Amino acid sequence: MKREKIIEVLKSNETGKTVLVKGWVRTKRGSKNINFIALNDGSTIHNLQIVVEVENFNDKLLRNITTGAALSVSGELTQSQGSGQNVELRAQEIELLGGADPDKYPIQPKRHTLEFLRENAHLRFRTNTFGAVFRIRHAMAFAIHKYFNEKGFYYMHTPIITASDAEGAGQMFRVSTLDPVNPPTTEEGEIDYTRDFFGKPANLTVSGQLEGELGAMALGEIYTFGPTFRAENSNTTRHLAEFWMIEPEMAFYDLTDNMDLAEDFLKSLIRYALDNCMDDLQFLANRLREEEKNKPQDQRSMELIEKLESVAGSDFVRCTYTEAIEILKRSKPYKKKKFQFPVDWGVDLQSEHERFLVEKHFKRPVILINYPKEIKAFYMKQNDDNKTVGAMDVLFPQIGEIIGGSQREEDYNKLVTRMKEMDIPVEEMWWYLDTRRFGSAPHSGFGLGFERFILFVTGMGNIRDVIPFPRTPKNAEF
RNA sequence: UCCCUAGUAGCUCAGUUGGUUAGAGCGGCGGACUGUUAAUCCGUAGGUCGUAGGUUCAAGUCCUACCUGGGGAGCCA
Repeated sequence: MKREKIIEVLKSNETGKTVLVKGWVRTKRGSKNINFIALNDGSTIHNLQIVVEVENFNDKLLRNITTGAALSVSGELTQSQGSGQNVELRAQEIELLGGADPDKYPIQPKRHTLEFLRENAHLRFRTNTFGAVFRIRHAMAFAIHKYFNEKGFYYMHTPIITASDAEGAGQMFRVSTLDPVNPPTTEEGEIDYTRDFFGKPANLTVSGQLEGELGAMALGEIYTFGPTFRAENSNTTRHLAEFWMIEPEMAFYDLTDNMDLAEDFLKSLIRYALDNCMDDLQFLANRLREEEKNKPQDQRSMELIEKLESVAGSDFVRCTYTEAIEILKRSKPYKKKKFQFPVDWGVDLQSEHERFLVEKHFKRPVILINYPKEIKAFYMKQNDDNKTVGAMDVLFPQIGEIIGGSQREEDYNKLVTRMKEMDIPVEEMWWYLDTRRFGSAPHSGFGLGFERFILFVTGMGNIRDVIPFPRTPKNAEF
């Protein structure tokens, strides 16, 4: 007999037919004559109720059916007599595939804290919450490829090991095969990287953008979707040392085209989640509601599904950096000196400012554009005012910056001048600059932090709970 | 990296101004129960109080350092 997935069995109303399912026991309960097993196989958040007539099975088997055990069960699908489900499986044969010692198995049929489950990340997939999160994570990854494929973008694999630290986007992880205790040294006593694997210092990538631009300047529209590494000592609910990033890069797009794409992209993904992950979203929404019960009214966040609907349906605010500074200066918290950090044209916005704009002032996602060039990267398009660059940051409630992007500077001379001003090694970047020497054209792109986006969609509060095995300072377990 | 906070049973927590033998709920185990929904009821086992020092007649409780978790900030996606 062919095994059926529980999601299909639950959908089916063919009572009377014999089915075979396999999965893991969530709970077992019952009385002397009858037992009920909640079986889950990961195909859906819902469990299949297995009805066991105790007299038909031997004691030892039933004793070993404990929370966490893997079972193969065949039986007749019947209308449920209980009220929690429509159909249930009357067990005819049960095979214990693998037991789970109840004294040692850490996942109990009770509520666990996320912190505890994080320490048991290898088993947390077996909980409702993490099952839902990782099914949604998959759906979003799939929807990203689907979206770009339908728009004619090409998926480009940019390198994970790079030998240029030109972007200066924070600390990098060194990749080396040199003996860490006795590395070869030069006559000056410095480490001799010419004898390292790549013949020069190499690192894990902090962004695929620069290589992505090379692809876009031939293929037209590309995107990357891969792991990214930052060796920053950041201990927050929004940072990982290893995370996934989506970076589309488009030839012939100006900043407005770039914003249009970013907004449509985010809304489409959220729409996809609402259309395809409702069971899991519903569960997470309920969970969130329970959690927020104890919080005072004004600290509660918007109901999850309502929030997703609202973002998918509303137009994002578009606002220049200069306008944002003016709004902040006119704001109540500014006048009452509630902001911890100064607000002045030229300084970078702090999260308290971004949060005010998104959550209090506009109450919608905001795209901020045209930042002062001093606080943005060298490759951004220099505007005619000579003061700002064509940058865009998409700010989401609770999450903050979810997308950072820009139109890229396509003028060779302007770009080289800016690189020199910012001490970017021009010679090493010859390959990047070649796109501006040969057939240069306006182009744009942005980066979306995948886990930050998953935080938003699932309503989870900590980025470590939306990636299977989080890497953070002092933690690379599993 | 900085600030705040926590670490007591498998889990979630209580433990009074320092004072006998460290408690509860859940989970586990044993039993009861004719269909349960985090089942219910009765019983039972389970602890180097994060680690190392120190103060004291006496430390889970006070002090110091370190480790780990959580929250916030910076940096950023």
